[in-house]
Amino acid sequence: MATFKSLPGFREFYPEDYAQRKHIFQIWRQVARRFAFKEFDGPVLESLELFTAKSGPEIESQLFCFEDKGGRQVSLRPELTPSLARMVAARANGLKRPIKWFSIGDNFRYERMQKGRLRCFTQLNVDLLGEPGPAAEVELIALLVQTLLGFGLSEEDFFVRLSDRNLWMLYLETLGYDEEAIGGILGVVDKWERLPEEKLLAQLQEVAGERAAELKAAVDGFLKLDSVEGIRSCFAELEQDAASAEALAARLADWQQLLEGLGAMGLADFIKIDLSIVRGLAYYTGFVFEAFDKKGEFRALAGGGRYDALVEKMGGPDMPAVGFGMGDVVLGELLKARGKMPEFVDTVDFFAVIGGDAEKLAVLEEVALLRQAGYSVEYQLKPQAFGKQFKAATSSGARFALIVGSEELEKGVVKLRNLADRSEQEIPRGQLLEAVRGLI
RNA sequence: GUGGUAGUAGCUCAGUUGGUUAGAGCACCGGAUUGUGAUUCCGGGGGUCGCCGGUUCGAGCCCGGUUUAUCACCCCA
Repeated sequence: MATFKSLPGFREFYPEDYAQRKHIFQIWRQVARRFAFKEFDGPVLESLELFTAKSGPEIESQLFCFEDKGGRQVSLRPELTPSLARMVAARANGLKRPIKWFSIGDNFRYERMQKGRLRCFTQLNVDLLGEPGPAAEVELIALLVQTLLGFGLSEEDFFVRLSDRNLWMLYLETLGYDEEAIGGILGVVDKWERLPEEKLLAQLQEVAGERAAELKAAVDGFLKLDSVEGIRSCFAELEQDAASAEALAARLADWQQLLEGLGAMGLADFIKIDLSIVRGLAYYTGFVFEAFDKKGEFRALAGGGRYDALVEKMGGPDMPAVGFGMGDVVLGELLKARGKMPEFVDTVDFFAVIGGDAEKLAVLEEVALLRQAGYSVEYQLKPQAFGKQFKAATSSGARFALIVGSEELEKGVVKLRNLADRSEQEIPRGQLLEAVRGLI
């Protein structure tokens, strides 16, 4: 039957689906604007190097990339951040700081589909650039939480896991690992709960050699920490030189400031310190965070963190930055599962009920006037019995029916019926617009 | 890229040990109905039973392959 199908992982939006899509976008925009972020967008198609430069050549297998007719290697964007970094870098000197931008756009990843993951999805991206301190994280995490609250979700439904790559660096440095080893260890930490113990040990052995077992115990202990005090006392048991003790004190002050800020906004209960979040291969440099549904049925709702080095890496000036992304797919699934996706009914203001061919022209005249004045008006395109037309009027959700049959035509009036309370009044033709103005 | 599960109408599904022309509900369209919305009644359109092959007198049903969807692994920016 259907010879042509949509491509795997690409959705079609029938009107009822599109209404839900619009709802999501609307809340996203609303909340972003409440936090005074400005909307922008980048190109959907970029040069392939933009993405391989940021994430390495391996990601090419996950990209929708091809050679264009001019022989350029190009790719549909898998994420917005590189474009953003370039745009900011290009005008860095002229932009007011902090730079607070958000974007809603389609992204493309050539991956095998599964629950919550498609090949084309829409993501809200929110980024705050130019602020090195945790005040930036406070704004972004607050915005993330308020967005989910804006959909009617509550503390029962979701929470935010908060972690810190800096803290990991400090910890592992104090244990005596160098930068390269730390990268490897964080890669393993990312899989900590998914891999069986033997495999964890085997992978740790690759970076830590014979210290693997000791390292594993240390990481296990570190992962259990869930308070600033706990972190402080964990470090207190280690031997630290003066420089790293100072760095730790500064970092704990950042934590304090971040948590106090969120607390002051009444959001403390949404935040859970969870150092298992390190966010894989990412370019993140400091605090990282992810939002999850509380029942653990879905993959992450949103994720983000600080990426202080990226803008410079993309050819810009030194530019601290924090950002997060929230996809429409998992969010939509969660909203439906929790009964927070409203049923949308497109309604019209008026439905014209037309007696016959003679009346039709008179009706079209009134319909045109109403539409020009901004009202939405529908009518049956083909002649039909009155009963049918009233049924159609009801199911259209119209508030009023405009009735013109032979009687009305003869008297030069339009009968206006309130479909809710079934009251009717006759309006002289030509006065309809004035009569209607007070009603809707 | 690897594996599990599934595929019958627009949707949800039934379909007996393999047996004549594949059904129901919902939805849609038309009529009863050119002067009033509910309910109802009557009728209609719709299907390559995912596709290809095999077994059989005979396949929606059994077997093989393939494809699509879905879930999980890998990955997750």
